[in-house]
Amino acid sequence: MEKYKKIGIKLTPQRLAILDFLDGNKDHPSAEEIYREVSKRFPTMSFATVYNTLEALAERGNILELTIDPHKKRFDPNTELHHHLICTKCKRIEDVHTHFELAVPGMHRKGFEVTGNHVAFYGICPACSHRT
Amino acid sequence: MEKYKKIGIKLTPQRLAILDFLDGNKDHPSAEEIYREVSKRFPTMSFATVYNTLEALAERGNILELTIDPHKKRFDPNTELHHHLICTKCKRIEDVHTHFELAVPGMHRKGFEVTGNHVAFYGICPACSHRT
DNA sequence: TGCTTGACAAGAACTATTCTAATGTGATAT
DNA sequence: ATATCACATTAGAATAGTTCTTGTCAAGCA
Ligand SMILES: [Mn+2]
Ligand SMILES: [Mn+2]
Ligand SMILES: [Zn+2]
Ligand SMILES: [Zn+2]
Repeated sequence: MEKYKKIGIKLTPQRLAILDFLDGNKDHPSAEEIYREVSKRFPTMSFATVYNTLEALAERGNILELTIDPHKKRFDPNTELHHHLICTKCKRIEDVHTHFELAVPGMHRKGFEVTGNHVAFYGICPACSHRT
Repeated sequence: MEKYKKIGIKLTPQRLAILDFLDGNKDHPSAEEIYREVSKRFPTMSFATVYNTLEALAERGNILELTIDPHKKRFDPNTELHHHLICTKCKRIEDVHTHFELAVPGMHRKGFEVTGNHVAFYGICPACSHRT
């Protein structure tokens, strides 16, 4: 696809498949989920390729690495500033596209140069609250 | 110490050492840091004991497990509602004791029952910004 | 054509964490 | 005091997620 050109990495079939899987994906998939899906089309796909590609994309700001699921990294192709709501049972992650006015008061800033913030909301999703 | 009685777990020398190390600790230590420090006094200390104790404490709400450092869990003996500022270079974590009024707008709530939230501020600490 | 660069696959290595099995210990019951 | 029981502790194995290493290959270029 032409729309991936500007990323600045060499586009290979494997990478296009990864990019297509990520494009518009709102599930915040893990490396394993990406691997599972993409290796359907490319059965020789290696895990290393998934990680290498994700790292290259993250470095260039095309995806975000989320540190919100305690068991693994999850990746977000939506790099707009937004926040997340995570189900503490099944780890499903939903977007929260709301802007909050957040600033660290000087007394707590400890001389840090603050570059960003992220709000993690925790809760129980409907599916998890139904099955007791 | 008597002040640990109400936690409701059997107090052993190893556990007391862990509790003493955590008590008032503002460094958000990892399991490894706790192990390193406590095993100075108890050289036969096992990693399993550290994890078992941390799990027991977390279950009872006496410490928090922080999912904010991408490489490992960090533990916080301060269970008051507060937020954190993390240096993206050295992973130093500082407390931000400020109350923010945060709510997930209904349109993004997706039927979740929201139980809590946590703000992660990212930045560069003075030490890291000095050494280029 | 031969060189250079980067991507790929496979698997080893590594790190953090959890699990297992054997042993120890302290409290309680006899 | 002794037996019993419920947990704690230990060492190490096992697991999961991620990163590293090595050999191979293909595309772009001199
Ligand atoms: Mn998102
Ligand atoms: Mn804290
Ligand atoms: Zn759920
Ligand atoms: Zn720092």
